[in-house]
Amino acid sequence: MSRKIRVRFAPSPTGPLHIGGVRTALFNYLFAKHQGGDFLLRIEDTDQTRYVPGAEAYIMEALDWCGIKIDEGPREGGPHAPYRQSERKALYSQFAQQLIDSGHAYYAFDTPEELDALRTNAESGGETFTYNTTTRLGLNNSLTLPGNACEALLASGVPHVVRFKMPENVVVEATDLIRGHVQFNSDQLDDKVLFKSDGMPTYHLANVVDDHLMEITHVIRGEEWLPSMPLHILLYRAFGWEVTMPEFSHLPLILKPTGKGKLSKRDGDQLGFPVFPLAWKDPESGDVSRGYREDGYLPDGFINMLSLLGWNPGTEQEIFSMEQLIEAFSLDRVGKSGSRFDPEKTKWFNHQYLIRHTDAELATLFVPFLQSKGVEVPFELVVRVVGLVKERCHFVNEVWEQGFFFFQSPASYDEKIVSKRWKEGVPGMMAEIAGFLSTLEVWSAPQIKEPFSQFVTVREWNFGTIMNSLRLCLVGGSFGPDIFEICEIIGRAETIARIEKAVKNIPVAL
RNA sequence: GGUCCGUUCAUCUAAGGGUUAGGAUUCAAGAUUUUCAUUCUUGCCAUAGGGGUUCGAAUCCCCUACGGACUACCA
Repeated sequence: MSRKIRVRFAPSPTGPLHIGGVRTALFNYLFAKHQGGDFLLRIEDTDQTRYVPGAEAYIMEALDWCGIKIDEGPREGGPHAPYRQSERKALYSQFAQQLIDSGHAYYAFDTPEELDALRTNAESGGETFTYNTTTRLGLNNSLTLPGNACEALLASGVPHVVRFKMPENVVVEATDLIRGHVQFNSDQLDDKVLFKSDGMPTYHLANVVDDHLMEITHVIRGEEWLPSMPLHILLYRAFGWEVTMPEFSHLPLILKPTGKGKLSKRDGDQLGFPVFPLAWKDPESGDVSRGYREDGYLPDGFINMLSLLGWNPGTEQEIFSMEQLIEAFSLDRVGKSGSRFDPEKTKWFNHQYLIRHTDAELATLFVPFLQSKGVEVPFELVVRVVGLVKERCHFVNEVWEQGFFFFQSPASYDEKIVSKRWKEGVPGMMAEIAGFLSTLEVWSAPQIKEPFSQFVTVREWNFGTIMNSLRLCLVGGSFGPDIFEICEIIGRAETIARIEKAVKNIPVAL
């Protein structure tokens, strides 16, 4: 009997998704789609103190931008709605009760202050306090309270939590689809809180209950969850759900490009690359963090780059569309070790995608940049310019740097190039060329180039000097595509005007 | 501190006991582009260390070192 593959991406709406989270979502998505399964989005907002307005919308918009399609979620709905844990609140207490009734959990009345005191006390003695088999009998809970004291406390509404009663000396063995066989001894685990005094479940309870209810078959999450896998397995057993328990896979972490540790929000700001898919404005501080989308990255290139962080197809192919990724993906080709994030390779990927996109697609993306510069030109012109300069760009917005001169006359001239090219006699030659250009009958790149070459050859001028000087006049420096293409596009009048302007304004280099 | 996970060029990684340890990015050099970028060619660069097992180890085992995660009424 094989169940339909169902996976979930379950972020907490405490802020923007960072690229590690996007990758987790992506791997879940690829895994599910490879097998024709479902990808669900579940919002884990059981901690109302950490709720950040806008985070949930951000998560959905980010997945949309990446091309990760959600089958069931808070926005999409589905047979297991609601998909927001805060809206499922009423569900969880009965499951906590079930565990208490079966002896797998108990009430605890210790206050946070008491526990803090125990912890700091233990620390000062060089030890660590844990709420577990050995300490719980000395603490304030339903296991130690005499007679019906517990009932009395509950009836009086004293704040309390529900804790999991971790069994003694049980070896929990499991197979992680990425890491293979792993095992833990329950003696190392503590009596985790399952249900908080505010009436909300903790992650541990909610995630197990929801994964079960939502018929999740595979849990694919970050490596930081590996230590809590035994607890989750024990919970499935306590509920009697072990038969349909999902398979677990723990993805390796994404590390900082330099130094140590996992990638965090700060790294992007300091090292000069985005760590978020979309720009994010912190509602508290107002600080804005840059995003891949706003920095001019293409979503498919971004996804391609992420897909190869920790996974490889086993072939030498490295350019993949989403469809190809779905086709090629499998968990057993996911590595075990953390991957250091390389912003340089991200740029390279973006360039690969830039040159693969059609000129019209790129032009559409570039138009907003143009408008921000106050440039309004026919779309056809934008398409043509993009086609000419995209090879030399890594990002869409670089089209401006590489081709602004198609839209406006250069405002200044590169001093280095001036001193190298604008020597004695050059302005005179340029003036002659301007005059010559005005006599041409047809104005198109090839039909300028031909007579132009003759004109220069006859005069025995140095071709390199002429071309580079002309380039300086037209673009203001030493860059850009073919000079005759530029002439054709900006037009005869503009070409001549720019030459005359340069002759008039650039002082001759000594 | 404890538990768990990990370790191949600078970076992402391939090689499921037998290869000159392969590819990609970065970097460097050359070619091409009468500029720049692209592109092409070439080059530099790795099995953390030590023990085993084996005819043979990057690959299996152990130890050490290093790195990381977790250790909340956060997820």
